[in-house]
Amino acid sequence: MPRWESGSRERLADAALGLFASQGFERTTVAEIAAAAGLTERTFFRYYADKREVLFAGQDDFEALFLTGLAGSSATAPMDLVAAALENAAGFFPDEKRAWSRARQEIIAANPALAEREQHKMSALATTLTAALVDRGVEETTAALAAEAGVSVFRRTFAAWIAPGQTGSFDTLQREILAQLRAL
Amino acid sequence: MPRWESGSRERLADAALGLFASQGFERTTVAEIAAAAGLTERTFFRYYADKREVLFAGQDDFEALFLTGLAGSSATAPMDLVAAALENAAGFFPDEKRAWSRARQEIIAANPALAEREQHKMSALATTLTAALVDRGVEETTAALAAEAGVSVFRRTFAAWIAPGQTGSFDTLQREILAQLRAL
DNA sequence: CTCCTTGATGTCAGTGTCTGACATCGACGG
DNA sequence: CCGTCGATGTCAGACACTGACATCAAGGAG
Repeated sequence: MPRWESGSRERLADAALGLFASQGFERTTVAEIAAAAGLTERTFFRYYADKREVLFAGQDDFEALFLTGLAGSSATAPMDLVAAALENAAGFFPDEKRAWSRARQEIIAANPALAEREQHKMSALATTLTAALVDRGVEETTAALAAEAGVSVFRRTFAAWIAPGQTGSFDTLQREILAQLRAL
Repeated sequence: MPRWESGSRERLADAALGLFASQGFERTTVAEIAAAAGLTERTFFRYYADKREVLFAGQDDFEALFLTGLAGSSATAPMDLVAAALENAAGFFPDEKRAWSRARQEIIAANPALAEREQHKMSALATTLTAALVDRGVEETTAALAAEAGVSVFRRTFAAWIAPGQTGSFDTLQREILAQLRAL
């Protein structure tokens, strides 16, 4: 038998989301999260660089989806490449994940420090996308604008997807919003 | 005679910039900054919400310039409105301020936490601009895209303006970069 | 089987950010 | 001359985060 239960990272993330949802981000201490996961505060910081980061695990997988989507496209027009990236990334948001995503987003929206971190992640995504586009031969300024437009579309789609009463699937919504952008 | 010297806020900001430049952001404590300004740590936090914020004072004035520029324009095309805002905001960066801006930007670039805060400010600016455009009758999605494009132009202009060896004035550079964008 | 190394965790002590509560004391109006 | 107001100080404390070192099961080398 192992000395400790496995899956510490996930237990920490689950405990954190639960506590943040029930009592708020600021009123939850890292020690509480760790205790709820059967660990100590010190161990929390071995898995997550800071208290906010626990809500953003999985972001790397998400970014990877954008990149593989882009890599798998044979298009040459910048916006077509971005569209392929978006389409692939939509797979990150199956319907079963909607409630969870909604809960998470509520927590983030309720706390400026978390909103700041989220914006930073989106900005990093745009930078990554820009680099990938440049790799595909897109001129730098064009690439930056296309990437940022793509991220805008993603953000709006996500907001629509978790809106109360919304039942449309992520990729359907995203196609609509992308079309709206392209109409400009 | 006043019980204390006036201009505490400015003294704190000056002391902070100096210390950050000489020994780095993280290795400077708030207590040091306060002491250098002849005040206590507690007073620092009465002027600035957190340690990072001391580098972003004046951001409000800057945002106000964008808004007055936009308000003073009689254009109706979204990008023309944004251009007017950009043009007015350029006044915030006279040549005398270039060295100071460069020093400040170096500090920010050297620290992830500061970069995160800066991105947040840019994002907030885009949101403000979007709202102003919507007020002027621009459709929401269009407004958001135009605002974000405007902020992109500003960012690139700023980067070019503080690049080593650069001597062009802010508004000249900005006109060039805006033209490049419009060519798309 | 025993020994040794390794990796995940715990323990502990400390630094630094940030906050609330309350004290101080010159300025300024009445 | 007095009262109150505003900027600052003092103090205690919560909490995030870090470095150094201890612990101990697992798993491999001999």
